[in-house]
Amino acid sequence: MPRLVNSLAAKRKAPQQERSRATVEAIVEAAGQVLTSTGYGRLTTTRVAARAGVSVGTLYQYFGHKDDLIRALGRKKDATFMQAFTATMGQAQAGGGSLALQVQALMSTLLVEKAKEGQLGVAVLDALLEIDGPAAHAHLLESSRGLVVKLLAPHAALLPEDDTERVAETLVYAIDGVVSRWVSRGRGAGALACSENVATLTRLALGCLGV
Amino acid sequence: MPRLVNSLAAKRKAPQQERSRATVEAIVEAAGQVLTSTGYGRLTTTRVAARAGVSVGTLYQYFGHKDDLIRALGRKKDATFMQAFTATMGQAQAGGGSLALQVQALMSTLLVEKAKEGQLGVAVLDALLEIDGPAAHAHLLESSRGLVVKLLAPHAALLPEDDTERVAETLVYAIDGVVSRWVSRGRGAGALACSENVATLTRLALGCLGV
Amino acid sequence: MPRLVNSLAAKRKAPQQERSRATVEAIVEAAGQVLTSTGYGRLTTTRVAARAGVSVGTLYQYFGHKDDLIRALGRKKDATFMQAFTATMGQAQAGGGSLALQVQALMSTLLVEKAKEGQLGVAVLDALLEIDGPAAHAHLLESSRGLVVKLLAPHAALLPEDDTERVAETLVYAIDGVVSRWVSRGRGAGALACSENVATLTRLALGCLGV
Amino acid sequence: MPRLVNSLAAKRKAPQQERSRATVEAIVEAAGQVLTSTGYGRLTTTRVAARAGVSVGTLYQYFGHKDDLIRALGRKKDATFMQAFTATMGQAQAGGGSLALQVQALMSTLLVEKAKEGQLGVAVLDALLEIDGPAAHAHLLESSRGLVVKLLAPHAALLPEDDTERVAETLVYAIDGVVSRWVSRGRGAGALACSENVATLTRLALGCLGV
DNA sequence: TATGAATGAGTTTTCATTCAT
DNA sequence: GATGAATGAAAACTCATTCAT
Repeated sequence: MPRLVNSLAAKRKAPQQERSRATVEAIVEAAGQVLTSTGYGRLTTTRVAARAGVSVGTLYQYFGHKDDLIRALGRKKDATFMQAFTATMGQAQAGGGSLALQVQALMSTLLVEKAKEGQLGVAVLDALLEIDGPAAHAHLLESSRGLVVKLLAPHAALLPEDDTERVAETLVYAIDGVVSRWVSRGRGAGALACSENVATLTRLALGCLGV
Repeated sequence: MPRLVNSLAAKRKAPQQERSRATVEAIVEAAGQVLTSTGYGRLTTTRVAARAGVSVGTLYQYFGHKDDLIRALGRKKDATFMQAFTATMGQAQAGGGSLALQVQALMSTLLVEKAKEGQLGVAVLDALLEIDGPAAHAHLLESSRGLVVKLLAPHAALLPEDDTERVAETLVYAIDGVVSRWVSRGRGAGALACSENVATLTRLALGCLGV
Repeated sequence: MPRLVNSLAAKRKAPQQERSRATVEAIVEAAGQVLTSTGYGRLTTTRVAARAGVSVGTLYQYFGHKDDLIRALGRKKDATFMQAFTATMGQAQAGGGSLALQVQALMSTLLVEKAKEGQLGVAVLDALLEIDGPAAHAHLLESSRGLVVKLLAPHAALLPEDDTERVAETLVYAIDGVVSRWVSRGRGAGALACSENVATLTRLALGCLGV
Repeated sequence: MPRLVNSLAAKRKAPQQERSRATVEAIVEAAGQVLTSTGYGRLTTTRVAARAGVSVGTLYQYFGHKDDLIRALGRKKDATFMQAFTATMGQAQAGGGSLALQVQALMSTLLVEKAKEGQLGVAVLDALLEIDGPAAHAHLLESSRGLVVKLLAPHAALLPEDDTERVAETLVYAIDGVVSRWVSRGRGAGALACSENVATLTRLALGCLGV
């Protein structure tokens, strides 16, 4: 019999009972812990299963490939982050303050969220980078850039007549570069969102925008 | 900042004859090629040896561990980069132009060098990140921050009375974040050091400095 | 980094030293033993390696896939068989006896060779069937059919005006069906090539040819 | 010939209600489909259950082991086949035609039935071979040989004074060898029972009988 | 009876590293 | 110094089978 193509997509089974939903949750949680403490290179499915208190078989019932663990982690993280970020932006725009104030609010939220993510955030991103290559950033970047553009729109008059898209991209990359290193270095979680860091980031952003 | 550079990882045996030096050179070169084309996860010592045209045994005569290959690559890259960068800085400071001009010259050199490194640059950094964790950045960062501080010293009057160290750090991280993504995305090598990018980076830097 | 396609073909390494040639030999031998005694379904690479007295790693240095073991076995068997069979046919045609005598000589050789192969012969064929599907038979069949056609050519006058190709095919299948069951049932090796069996097969063949 | 039929392998629990019977039927049917399309190596109990529209648990309620699925398939197939074959033989003997005509009728039925079985027939046999070893053939062979002996009895006068048992055996094996390869090769179902094939088989059989 | 979640031993395959020649 | 054969622990992934609900 010739080898059949292993249908990758259809592999993952969606949990149908309450019990299994908890299991899946535990696995993702465990994956996060293992990823943070040992890095993707040392993350093994066996280890994750053990930490989650289930057998490897169970893990593979829900995550057909090792990579899927990471992707799940990524999806979860992105969702949480974007939700918080979008909320803040809604408030900021509704409040109608100056661009500087809006940026400051956003940077604050950014740092608070990143602080919540902790090392896990960077770890997941690094892992995704290894799995999916540069494409891994694409998704997050798109969303972020969209937000930035939306943020700047009402303030177009104040800004230099630049290519907004390009500026947004640069901004996102720069901020991300700074924040991820800060997180990597990892002092206490509280320290990250301190007012000093918010100020630094705000100034960086405004400088980058040419304001 | 703790001293993180693992000095144990040095070459197992220093090449003493001309032929040996060529061999080592070939191995490092091969490691770079394999790393770039397949990523650290797929880099095997056997493959590197094969590409270098030697046997694994020979490879292990000079590099006691797989990681040493990457570290050698990192050292080589850093040396090249810092040399070019330092040179430019010397000229810029000797020339005595405005801060803006000096920064622009440096950004130009930065991009030119990164373009030369190409994908290899990012690949090496990613690999080091996986091997040594966040500490991998430390060394390069130290050097860079030193340079920035040195650059800013003569212009202290122009600058806001900030914590220069802190600003330097932010600057380095931000620039690095932007550039590494640009490189990752990888359009043609020539495109990277285009005047538009130099301008963007220069403005980012100056904005970050509060000028 | 995106997944690279695993180059299947380039996997197997040809043994270059004397030592390794013996190793390869031992592995193939062991594969044959394991296959015969446990069947393909129970044949594991670990078991083969153990029986061969080498480590799995060594096995995989020469046989990139489990299947390759079986294919090697098949090639070896086919070569041995075809050599003996062709030789007999050469002699038979040179000797110039009647078709009946020639067929008898060939059937005798066939049974002698199959007896030498023993259970291994059937086991290999079954395994190949599972690996490659019906295509597995194709190769052997082609060769055999060629021989039959060549055998019949000089005797065309005696034969009914049939589609020789078709008859040859039927003949090969029928003989193979009978012999493989005889072998499967496996009484002592000596019994297989007994004159009675030779007679039965000869009569079958001639009957099939319409003589 | 030793008694080989493993009677332990019977169903774990006999279906007692109508609904159960339908379930069992569906499972066996599904097993056949999976076996045909993926081969025994890729047949998993889960897949069979899914295809049958029941859960694995249910499957195991009726089939205590994976193998039992295959054995059930085998029993079903044999029953169908023997029924048709016996019927034809009854008619043939009642009709009282020549041996040649009787054989022809039987060969026709044989091909028609094998065509109905299609790939499933070979697949089941292969699977049984893997499960039970050569013994798998024994049962079918016994029945077939019995039929052949019964067929020949009235015509004993016409036949050479051979060991009828032995001839019957050879005949069955030879026919089976030819037909199974034809089926394996699998051209359209209609083609198998074409008159040309019937003729070939008939001649083979008669030749084998020495008529 | 039916369900499907959970299990874990077992399989294939890889690769850093050693060492006899 | 160089070679490449050999090693074997470790990792990803599968699947027959059980059992609580």
